[in-house]
Amino acid sequence: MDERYDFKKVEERWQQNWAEHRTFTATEDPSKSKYYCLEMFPYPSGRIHMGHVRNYAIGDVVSRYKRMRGFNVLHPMGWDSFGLPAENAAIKHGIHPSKWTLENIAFMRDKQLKRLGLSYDWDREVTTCLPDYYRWNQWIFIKMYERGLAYKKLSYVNWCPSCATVLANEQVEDGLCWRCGSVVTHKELDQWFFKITAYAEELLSQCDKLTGWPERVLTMQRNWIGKSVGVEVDFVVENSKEKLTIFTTRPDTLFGVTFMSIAPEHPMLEALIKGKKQADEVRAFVQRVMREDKAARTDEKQEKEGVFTGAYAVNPLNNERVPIWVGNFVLMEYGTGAIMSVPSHDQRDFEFAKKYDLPIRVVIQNPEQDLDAAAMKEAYLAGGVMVNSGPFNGIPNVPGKDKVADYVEKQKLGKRTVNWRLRDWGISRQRYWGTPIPIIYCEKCGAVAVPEKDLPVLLPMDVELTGKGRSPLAESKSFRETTCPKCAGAARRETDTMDTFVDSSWYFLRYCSPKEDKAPFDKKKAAYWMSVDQYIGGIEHAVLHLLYARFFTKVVRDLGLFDGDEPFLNLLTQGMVIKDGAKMSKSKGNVVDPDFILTKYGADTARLFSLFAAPPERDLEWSDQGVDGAYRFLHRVWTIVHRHIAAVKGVKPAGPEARGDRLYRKTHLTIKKVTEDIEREFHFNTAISALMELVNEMYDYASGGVSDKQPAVLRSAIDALTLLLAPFAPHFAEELWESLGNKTSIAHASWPQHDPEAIVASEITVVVQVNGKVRSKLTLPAGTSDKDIESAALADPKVKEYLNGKPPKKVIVVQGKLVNVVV
RNA sequence: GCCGGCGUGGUGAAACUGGUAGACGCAGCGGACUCAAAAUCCGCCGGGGGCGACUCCAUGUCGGUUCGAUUCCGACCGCCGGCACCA
Repeated sequence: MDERYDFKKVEERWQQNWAEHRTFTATEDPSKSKYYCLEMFPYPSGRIHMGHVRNYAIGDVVSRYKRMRGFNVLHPMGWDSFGLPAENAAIKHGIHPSKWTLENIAFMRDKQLKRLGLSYDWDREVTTCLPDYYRWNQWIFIKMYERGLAYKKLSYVNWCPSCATVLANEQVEDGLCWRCGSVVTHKELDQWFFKITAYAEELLSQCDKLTGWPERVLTMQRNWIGKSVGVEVDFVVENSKEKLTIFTTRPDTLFGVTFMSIAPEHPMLEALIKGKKQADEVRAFVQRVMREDKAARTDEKQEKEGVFTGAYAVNPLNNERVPIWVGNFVLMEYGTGAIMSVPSHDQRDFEFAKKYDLPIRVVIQNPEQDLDAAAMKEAYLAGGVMVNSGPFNGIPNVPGKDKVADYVEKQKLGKRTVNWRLRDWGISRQRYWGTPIPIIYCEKCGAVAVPEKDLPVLLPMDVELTGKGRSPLAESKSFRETTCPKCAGAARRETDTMDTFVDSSWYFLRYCSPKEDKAPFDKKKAAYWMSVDQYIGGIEHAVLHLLYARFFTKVVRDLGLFDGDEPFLNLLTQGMVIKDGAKMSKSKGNVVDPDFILTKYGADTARLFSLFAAPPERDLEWSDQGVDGAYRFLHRVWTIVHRHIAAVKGVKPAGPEARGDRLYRKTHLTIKKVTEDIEREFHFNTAISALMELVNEMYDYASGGVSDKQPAVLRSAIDALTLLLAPFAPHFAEELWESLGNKTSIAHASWPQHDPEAIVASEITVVVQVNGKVRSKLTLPAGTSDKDIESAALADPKVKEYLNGKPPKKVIVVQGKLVNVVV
């Protein structure tokens, strides 16, 4: 009887076979088209979860499919292995972060990922916490430092008290730490930054070229970069030579300025209040505002508050004297930290003016109904004609913006400028488990980059991790104390480490030549493999990692190492794996452990289910019964193939002579459908359902007993089914492939092609509608002319009934498909 | 508030450029095999009405365009995500 499919034996056997034969080793070969398929590399937390399984299953189907299509496929895997959890484990369990991390990697690689049968070239494994990788972080840092793209500045930074480290703006979500959820405070620190703003314009404009990216990711990137075009205008402070510079996107409202507001941190504040009777009140206000944490400070619901400084400035357009206030809503980081306030045409200024009884003057007149400043309930934000604006009166405000800007520039009162929401990327972290920043501070020479020959600056292994006090590196005397590379005098090392997002900003380049020891990567090899043709990962990196990686790609391009602008041509953001309507998490207790599924059902079933249950970009609802269904399907395939294997072995697959056979036709329809579903949008769920239909057809076909021509048709169906299944259930397909008498791996077999003539049906079913509703169906020979279809439809008894002897009003014929009779 | 996405059976989902709504699977129901169960195989499976051939209603809601709308347009409702005191 039917032999049962023993997944455990089969999967182990093929995993071993692939390793022995180095089936997935990738080598540069200019004679072949390359395909670089990449999944976002994991943090070695200790165990993989279902999200990983899904991510890698998707990437593996793409890789295996492209390989069978004859592409030279690069499909690597590695470890984003610096980061805080390793340090926390060290504090909690007394195990060194290095040991903890490397043990996790070994376990996840050998006991988990390898069991999934993923077609990785493991020779290219990249581990970011090892010196042969992170030395190149340091090397790139130095190149950036030399070019002014890495710099140090004293600034207010986001501080997570729980992680005891600085966070980049991208790592603060709703005022909370992205990792631990603590309320982020701000702190003034001397920190290293990467000048990502130097690439703001390019990062924004090239979003348009990323046609292979989901629209929502591009929108998020555009929002994050946040370009705004406007004018800087200098207001001279009364009784002073100082100028207060403001930024505005509404130069058309310059004549409506009735006061100014500056940020509590503004550097001119002290000078403004000096000797004024308001000084103490202002200082108290500033102190109170600055004590508030980031979340409270930037909450829009926070009431707008302010205090008059006692100082005045002069509006250079109309020479009017306007009071200068300090406002809690004015941000020092954006623009110039000072704004002109036009309550008539800005809602915030309007509320502020109402609260403190400051004057309101209309300068843009509503064409619908004249505005009365005293009666206004809210600011007027729409367009209109400029009024109360001296020489600009009567000009529509939109062209007025340019006219005022021209005037400002001509009179040298200010200049056009662009402001970005994007800030430079703060990369200093006061933590141990990261790349040491390769800088030495010397009393005489200042900050000196570590010379290239001295790289890597090794992370010392003998530090104590307590989780308290200063950064562990700052406590390590042997690390801290060194000599100046310039003057050989006593010096100290920078003890901050780099944000771990630096590591993941260029790892895709490292995969091209992972053992290169003269440069971060081999230029020629990168030129062959890059860009990544398909990148796959979670949406949570839409801004963070993807923006940083784009930035780094442009930096290494400008360093002359790489000839491309963008790292990832196509991006697939897969949905989350959820269960009972919620993301799997320990706290919710709805986690399904991949190990359990692998043991109970095997890798092919786990892969098949996660690919079948939903298209990749959508969330996937985990269902235990659904997994059973995938398992059953594989057994069904096993059974039908083995029922006929004796009869078809050695039989030549059917060719064109079998056209017209119903299984032969279904086979070729399936080849077409599966191929198109993979090519178009990676809709693996419908590809798998097409395979299920083919199998159902095979059961039906074979149930009547095997006739003369059937073995060849069955053979071609079985061959196609096995090949089409190979990317989804690779171990299973290899085993069948071998049983069918093949001697080489199915991984490099050719993807089947459909015979267009085989899918042409001899008969067509034409739907007959009356007034758009289906009333009948006609079976007609293929190739029946529209005219004949029409007369057949009109002769249909159902149609006659509706026509009731009268001629039809109109008849629409859709070729070979449908007739609609309008009565 | 601005931007993006999504609303389809009991359920996960299909339906490619407007042309048979619900493919395929899960759950459920019925049958075959079995002493019995499991496994497997076969069949049914949106809702209402009718013995029946049939018929009416159904893709968040209300309109529009069209011979024909899940698909296009407009308004609204709901959910998810991003940005948000950015001057």
